[in-house]
Amino acid sequence: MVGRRKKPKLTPGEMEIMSLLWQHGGLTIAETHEKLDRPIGYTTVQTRLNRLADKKLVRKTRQRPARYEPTVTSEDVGANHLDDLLERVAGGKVVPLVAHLVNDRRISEAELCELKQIIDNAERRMQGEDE
Amino acid sequence: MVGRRKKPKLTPGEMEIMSLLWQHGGLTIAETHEKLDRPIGYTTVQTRLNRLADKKLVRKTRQRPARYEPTVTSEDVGANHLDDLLERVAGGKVVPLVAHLVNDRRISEAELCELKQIIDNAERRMQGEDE
DNA sequence: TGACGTTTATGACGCTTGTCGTATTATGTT
DNA sequence: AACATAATACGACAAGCGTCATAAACGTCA
Repeated sequence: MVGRRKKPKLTPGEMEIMSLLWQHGGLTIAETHEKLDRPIGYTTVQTRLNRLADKKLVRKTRQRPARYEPTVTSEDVGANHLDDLLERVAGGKVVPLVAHLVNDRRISEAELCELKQIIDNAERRMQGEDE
Repeated sequence: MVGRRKKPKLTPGEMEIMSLLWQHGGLTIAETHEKLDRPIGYTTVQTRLNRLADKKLVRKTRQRPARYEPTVTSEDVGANHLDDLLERVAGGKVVPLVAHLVNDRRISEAELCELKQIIDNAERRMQGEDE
């Protein structure tokens, strides 16, 4: 059974780092340290990146400033956390979750349009299955 | 500024307990222990509930089997986590998040309908602001 | 080659969390 | 009142995590 996917759940602290790595595709310690703009020691970042590597959540390249690259996608992690959130705090109800997502922030017309399509597609898919 | 809201972020472990408390509105240690159906000691549950109380995430009633009741709503906590997820792992993009939510599971027609309305409302709200 | 800046290795410390055992206190039944 | 059961208090311990200091290794260039 090769390629089996885990269900990584990241702690808030791990999230803070992984978020940067996802945004840039991979970073050195120094780069991570400067992107993280808040008072935090250089070696603290080093330690945290290495612990992420120990957990196989990132891969450390062999070059001499070593780069740390995510080995899990933000999509996978996001999906796991979202599913968890849905079950644990939203009681499995999708609607209120989406409501919060679209109501509590500015969304462009283009995006609203995309959302409509997603829903229309879901509806159509449903019809197909029902017959 | 009374009644200021915090931004509680719960750890996975806290989530496990709070989820049950939200579902039932409040539970005793014994009740929590049995709902949590997995091998875990009674006093472990006790400790964890009390620590939640120390953090003021739940209130412990004075009765003799004490009840532990959430002091934060699942909506608040859910919103915070969702916002965090949006920024950290979805790069602030709402659409893919919603896509995962509606595509990766069965949703009733009624729900799809509600979703449409939410979007229509958002659209209308937008028009109003633009003029 | 040697000095200096960069990168990495290593170890440490305190706090939190998950786990539980043991002891104490309250409650209810005879 | 005495005993059994239920509930609570308290303390302990290991692992994980955020924090960092110190020191060693490496690379560069005068």
